[in-house]
Amino acid sequence: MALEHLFQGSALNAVDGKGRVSIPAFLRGVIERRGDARTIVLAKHEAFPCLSAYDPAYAALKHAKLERLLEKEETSPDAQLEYQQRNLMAFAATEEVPYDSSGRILFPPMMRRKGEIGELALFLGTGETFQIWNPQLLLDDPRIPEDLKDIARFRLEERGVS
Amino acid sequence: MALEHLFQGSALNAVDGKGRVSIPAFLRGVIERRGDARTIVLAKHEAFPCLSAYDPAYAALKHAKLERLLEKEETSPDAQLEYQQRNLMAFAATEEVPYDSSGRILFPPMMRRKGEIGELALFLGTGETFQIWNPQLLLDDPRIPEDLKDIARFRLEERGVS
DNA sequence: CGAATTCCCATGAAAACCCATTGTATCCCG
DNA sequence: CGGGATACAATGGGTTTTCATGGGAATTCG
Repeated sequence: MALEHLFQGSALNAVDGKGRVSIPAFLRGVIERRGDARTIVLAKHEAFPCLSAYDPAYAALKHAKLERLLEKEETSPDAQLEYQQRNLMAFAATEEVPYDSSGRILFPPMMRRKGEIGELALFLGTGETFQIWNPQLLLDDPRIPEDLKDIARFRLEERGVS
Repeated sequence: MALEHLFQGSALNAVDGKGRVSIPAFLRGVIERRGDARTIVLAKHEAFPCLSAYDPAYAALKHAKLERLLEKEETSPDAQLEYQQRNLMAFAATEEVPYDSSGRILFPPMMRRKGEIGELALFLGTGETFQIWNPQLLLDDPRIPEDLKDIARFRLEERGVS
């Protein structure tokens, strides 16, 4: 799993009244270099109160990895069950949304609720994937390093939000 | 992690009104020999009041190393969390900026603030990476060897700055 | 028909691009 | 060895393009 192009950087974008958000251009660049889709996949993050996002090419890679894992292990009932569970999470519990020519998606209501995203969406590159946060939830989470919170605060200031 | 080409040397360049700075040519040479990107990655230095900078190839290497570490360790909750935190710091808390045909970047405001860079940027090669300093902060730091400060003073004099 | 959704265009700010100038180090040829 | 010509680096300025975002028209669906 050595991906050539990695998601990096941060941005704070507005969610408008219609539920539209611009995917930052630097993230779109990575998506389009990894494959030719203009689409992102959204999922609830396993550990943090935010969303995890990636491109369809990465979803395929993840699936292949799961498959290999299953074939390698002897097919004990436990391994079978775990595979089924993870596969469900990886595919049923995600939503794929295309972005338009101006780089915006229409935020799916279910995901928006799961990520508790309000009028501001904080995008954070994390290498293979990226995350979408309600900035306030990030500031409130004790597990997030202070230096990263500084960045979130800076992005908020930039927009004139206290 | 034995990189063939290393960053070395020093230079003092101006940041203009638009926030542009020339990356010294001798550093660009190393970047382009390591990979074919014309891009640098900026991060806050962990210990000093300056910025740490490197090329995307080095960032990818660092990432691969993290990944391998995770797969080796048993996936205890603690290890998982630390992995998440380090990934966030390595990718969300950094910015990737391309330099143009004349070798200049547009200094991202957030990083400029984090590094407290004013109108002068002091570049210092440090092998695998290089650093960008506000020269005054380097002179004021008691942890910096006097010989290195002499170099900074020389670069300042060269420009006619007291 | 009404509500929501998709499409299309408008705009202001910021970023990328292009061209010009200057200084300095290098080279080459007399 | 000198001196002019050359190449490249750093920097300044103006112009074009892209980005994020808002609003409205057209279209679909119940």
